[in-house]
Amino acid sequence: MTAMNSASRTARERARAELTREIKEEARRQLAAHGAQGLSLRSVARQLGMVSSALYRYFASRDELLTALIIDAYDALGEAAERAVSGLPAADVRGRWRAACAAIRNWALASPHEYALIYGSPVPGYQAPQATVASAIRASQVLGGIVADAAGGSDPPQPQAEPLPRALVGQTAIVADAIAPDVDGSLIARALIAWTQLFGMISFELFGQFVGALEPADAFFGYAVDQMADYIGLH
Amino acid sequence: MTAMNSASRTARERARAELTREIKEEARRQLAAHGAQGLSLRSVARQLGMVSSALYRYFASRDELLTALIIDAYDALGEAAERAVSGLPAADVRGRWRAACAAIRNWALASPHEYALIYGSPVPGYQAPQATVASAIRASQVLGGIVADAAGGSDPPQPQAEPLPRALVGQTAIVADAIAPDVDGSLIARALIAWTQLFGMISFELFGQFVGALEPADAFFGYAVDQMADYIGLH
DNA sequence: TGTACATCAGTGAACGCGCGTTCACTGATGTAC
DNA sequence: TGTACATCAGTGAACGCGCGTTCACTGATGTAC
Repeated sequence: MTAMNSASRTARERARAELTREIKEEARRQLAAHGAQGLSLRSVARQLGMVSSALYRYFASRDELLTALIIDAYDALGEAAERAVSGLPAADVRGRWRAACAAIRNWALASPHEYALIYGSPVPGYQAPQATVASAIRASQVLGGIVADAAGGSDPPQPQAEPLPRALVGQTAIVADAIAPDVDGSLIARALIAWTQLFGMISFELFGQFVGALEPADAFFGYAVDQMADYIGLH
Repeated sequence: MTAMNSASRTARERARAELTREIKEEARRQLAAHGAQGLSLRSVARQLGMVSSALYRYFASRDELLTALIIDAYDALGEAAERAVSGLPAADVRGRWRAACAAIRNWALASPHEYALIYGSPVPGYQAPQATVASAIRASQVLGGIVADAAGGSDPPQPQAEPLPRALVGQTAIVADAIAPDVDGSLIARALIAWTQLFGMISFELFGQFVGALEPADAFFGYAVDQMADYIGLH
C-alpha cells in the first residue's frame, strides 16, 4: 500500500494521505503554540473545517496522533543529523562531529516544541510505543558512527589507562551493539558522556536555564563541542 | 510577620500557615501523580475537604500556586546539595564535588515530578517570576563554591594553554560574579560544561532516554562525575 | 474586662468554557462480476 | 461497459466530564477603646 506509486493510487487513497498530512501539520502548529498538553483533537478538526469525530478515521485516539508526531520529530532530527554529515569525508571525524552536533542543535532551536516532545519531560499518562524506537536512535547513530569511524581509522583515540568500572562493561556493550559495533567499552563510555552533554546543553538552552548569562549560546556550544571532541579523542 | 514566634501568633495565623502548607503538600501529590498540567485547584480543594473558591484565600491563582511549588522545589534541591557538602572538609574538593552531584541526583530521583517542574520542558503559558531566581541558583552555587575553593586552594586546577574564545570571556565573567567570584574564565567554562553535563545526565535518566541500556545508571553517573572532576581539575 | 467594629476564612451557586470519544446515519467512492 | 454490493469518509448530536475564577453571603476571629 505504501509502496504504491502515485499514478495507481485511487482518489480515495490520495485524499487520505493528504489529509493525514494536514492533520499532523495542524497538530504540529498547535504543539508549537501550546505545547503537548495543549494539543486538542477538537481544535485540530476545527482548523481543518471538519467535525471532530471525523479525525477518528485517521487516528484512533489522541495518543496515536501524539505518537505519530513523536516519530516524525525523531525522524526529522535524525534526517537533519544524517544530512549534515553526508557530504563530509569519512576520515574528517572532527568535522563530522561538529557538523552533527550543530545540526542537532539547529533543528532543536528551529523546532523547540517538537524537541521538547521527544527530549523534554514525559507527558504524564502517555507511554511511547515500541514503534518509536527505530526513529528515536537515528540521531544517536550518526554520532555513534562518527566515533566508530574514528576508532577504526588511521589516527584512533588513545586507549585509556584506567579500566572501565565493572558495572559499565556490560552496559556499554549493549550500547555498542546498537550504535557503534566493535568499539571499545571505555570509548563508548566517553561517547555516552558526550552524548548526555550535548543534549544537556541543548535542553538547558531551550528550557531557559541559560537566560541572562550564557545567551546567545552559540559560542559556548561550539566551545563545548570541541572540548567533547578532545575528550573522546577525535582528531 | 514571618519572623513572629509561634507563641505570639494568633490562632488565625497559625491556621493559615498550616493550611498553606497542606495545600502545597496536596498539590505536590497531584504533581507527582499527574504532572504539572494535571494540577487542578478544584481537585486540591476537594482532597482537603474545602470548596474550590476557598483556595483563593491562599493563592491568587493557579499560577501562583505553581510558582510556590517551583520555589519550594528549587529550595529543596539547593538544601539537599548544601547539606551534602556541609560536613566535608573544605579542602576535599573532589569529595565535595561527588557528594554534591550525588545529592542532586538523589533528590531528582526521589522527586521526579518536582525535578521536571524546574528542569523539564517549560509549562506553556507559564512565566516564572523573578522571585524564583534566588532559590533557583542555590544548587549551582554549591557546585560553584567547590570550584572556587579548588581554584583558591593549595592544589589548584592546571591553567589552560589555549585562550578562551572571545565571546565566552564576557559570559563567563557574568557567571563568575553570580556563582564563583574571582575564578578564571576558562575554569568557569569548564565548570559550566560539567554543570550542563550533570543535569543532562539526570534529565536523560529521569525522562527515559537510558531505558534498556544504561539502567540502572548509578555506575555511569558515578563514572561521569569523576570524569568531570578530572576535566575541571579537582584533585 | 466588655463591647463595637473591622478583618478574614470559608460557602455555595453560577458563568462560560473546552475536552475525548461514541454512535447511528448519509452519501460518495471503489470493486467484482 | 453497466450494475450490485461493499467499503469508507464525514456529519451531527450526544454523553459525561472537569476546569479556573467571580461574587454575594455568613459566621468566626481579632483589635481598639
